[in-house]
Amino acid sequence: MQTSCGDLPPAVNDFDGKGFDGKALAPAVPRRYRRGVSEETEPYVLDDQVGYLLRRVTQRHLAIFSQHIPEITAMQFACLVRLHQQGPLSQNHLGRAASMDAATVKGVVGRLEKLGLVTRAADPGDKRRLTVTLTEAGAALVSARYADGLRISAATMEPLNRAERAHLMALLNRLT
Amino acid sequence: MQTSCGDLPPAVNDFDGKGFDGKALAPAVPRRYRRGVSEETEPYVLDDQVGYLLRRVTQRHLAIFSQHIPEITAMQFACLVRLHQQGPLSQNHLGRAASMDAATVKGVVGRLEKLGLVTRAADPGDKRRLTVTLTEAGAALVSARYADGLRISAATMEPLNRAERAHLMALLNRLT
DNA sequence: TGTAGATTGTTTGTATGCAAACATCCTGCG
DNA sequence: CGCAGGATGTTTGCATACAAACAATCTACA
Repeated sequence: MQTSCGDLPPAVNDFDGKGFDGKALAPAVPRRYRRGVSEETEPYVLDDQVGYLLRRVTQRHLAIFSQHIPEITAMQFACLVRLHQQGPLSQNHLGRAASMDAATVKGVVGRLEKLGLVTRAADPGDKRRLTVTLTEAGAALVSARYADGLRISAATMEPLNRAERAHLMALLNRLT
Repeated sequence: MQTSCGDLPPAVNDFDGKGFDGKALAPAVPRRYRRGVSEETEPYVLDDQVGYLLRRVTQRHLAIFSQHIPEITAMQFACLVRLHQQGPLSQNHLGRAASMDAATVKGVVGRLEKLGLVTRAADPGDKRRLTVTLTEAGAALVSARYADGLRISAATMEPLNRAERAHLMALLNRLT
């Protein structure tokens, strides 16, 4: 069996302050060893950047989601949940409630409609609006899947204990 | 000026255990008040689910990113960083190093090539491989933007103090 | 009453993301 | 040596995301 990195180019795990092209990078020497130096710069370690970590955790989460709820996506589930708990909403309001912009929500709602889980109807009072309503099938699906939704969150945070999960949620909340 | 929610449908912020369609939802009574009850179920509150929070924090992060580095995307920057620090990589290895699958990395590298930040060349030793190499422009761009990269991470976590940031990173790391 | 400015929804264009099916190539093992 | 199984890259199809530009509509205010 071929190892997954059989013959990678001369690996440069030794972060020595220079890129492969010889250009100087930020010094890898930790701050505590550089007291008194004026032009300190942290090294840029990709794996230590929030954005990169967020992406990776999200990837894992979405994989878990589709294992538990294969019929629809996480975005679609979020829309169904909002409609189930708040009642019919205009397309735009639904989008705001589920944190997606107008262009995105149009696509999501369109697919939900195609699946027979929601309907779109013109608002009689406001000709601009499209009211999105959950169908019986849609309501049944959300109701039946709430438990799975909770299991998905639990599975995503499985490596953490109860206190750590609460802590993580609190911290993420403040970054919203 | 019209308020943003001028005439929303009869808002249901009172989470009372029933959806708008009358179907029973999970009870909203906290666990601690239900000691001894066998069939306990937590309510499903979308805003309390990791996935939803991750998505929202990511949205905010990407907005911050494009404010600081408008020329390229976060994905593209991640690729440039890997190439700068690890040297030329095959397209697949680059993808793995930056956490994206083969189909995705093809598109990202293609766009980086179109921007003149990277080149793709056939590997002489292995006819399957395409070696991706940073151009001078690419190397110059990463070098010049490392500081912005750090600022982006700092800005994203701005609401947290030093200890909280470290804690968040540690927790996210364990969910990878 | 009228209209400037906001809101709603659509469309277009660009950029991820990932599954699945392929064609091609490489390597270890019998 | 030869081949099975793994690795590499491509393509297609579907589903987010979001900026920007529009057309239609609504509303507050002059």
